[in-house]
Amino acid sequence: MVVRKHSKQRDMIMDFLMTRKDHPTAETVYLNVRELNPRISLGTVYRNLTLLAENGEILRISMGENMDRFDADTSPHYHFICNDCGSVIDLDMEDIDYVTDVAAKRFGGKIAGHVTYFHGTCEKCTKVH
Amino acid sequence: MVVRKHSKQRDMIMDFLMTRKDHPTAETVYLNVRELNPRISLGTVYRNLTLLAENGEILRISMGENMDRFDADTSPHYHFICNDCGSVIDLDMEDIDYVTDVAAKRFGGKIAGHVTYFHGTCEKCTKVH
DNA sequence: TTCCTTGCAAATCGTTTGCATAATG
DNA sequence: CATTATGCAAACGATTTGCAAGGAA
Repeated sequence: MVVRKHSKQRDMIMDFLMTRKDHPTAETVYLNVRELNPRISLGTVYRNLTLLAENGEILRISMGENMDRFDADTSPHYHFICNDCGSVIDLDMEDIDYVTDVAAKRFGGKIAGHVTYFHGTCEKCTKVH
Repeated sequence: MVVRKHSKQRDMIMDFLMTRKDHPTAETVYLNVRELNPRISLGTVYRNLTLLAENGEILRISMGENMDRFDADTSPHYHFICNDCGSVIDLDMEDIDYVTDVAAKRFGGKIAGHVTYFHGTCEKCTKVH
């Protein structure tokens, strides 16, 4: 545990994240929390998101090119990112953690886990032509 | 195809990448190609790596925090990154492309593919105590 | 000659950090 | 009181880009 003292800012960030299922970016968090506390700084938002992620209270989602996103839902699940609109969506799918065993078969080291995300066109975007 | 004209710089970059199986970063490519052509610039290296990747001639590997790596081996395969030494290693493993179907089962949009990489401790690092 | 590519340096951009001050335990 | 957290602004680091000059078709 890295958090030592309480902070109103951190609480607001956590509270905001729990209301969202769309994996907002640090900037989105900043813009929204600023509505409640106009004095909060972007640096504080970044510091707290990093802290919360290190404590396992939230998830930091890094997908190549785009900026990082944050998720208050820390239960194991997979994400989908839409190539068209960029939205990140939770997938309701069976666990595929066994791919770690598949990978370990002919590997000398120790595999701790895997990072997987899916991409394509989301439902909304398939309906736009 | 985006490449229109030939360039010695691009050839050198491609040639260098083909000699390496360790997925070098743009900077590593730069440092090495500079031995042959001391006038080459980092910008040119980035421009050509991006171009080659867009043309599908090489692979750009993005793994969260670390900087991008490049791979001349474009055949489908999976990567492992060592948490300790940071090296990126090709995995000799069965195809797991069917995870895309697993993900698609209860999803409204269209899944085009997935990004997966594994992490843990490589063979070398497990032997260091 | 056309126009793509290069070298150079400056610009981007998401994210991190140093510092003096405020807030917490 | 001892320390952590904040706001602000400056710093970072990987990558991109504008521009004038060089090179390929």
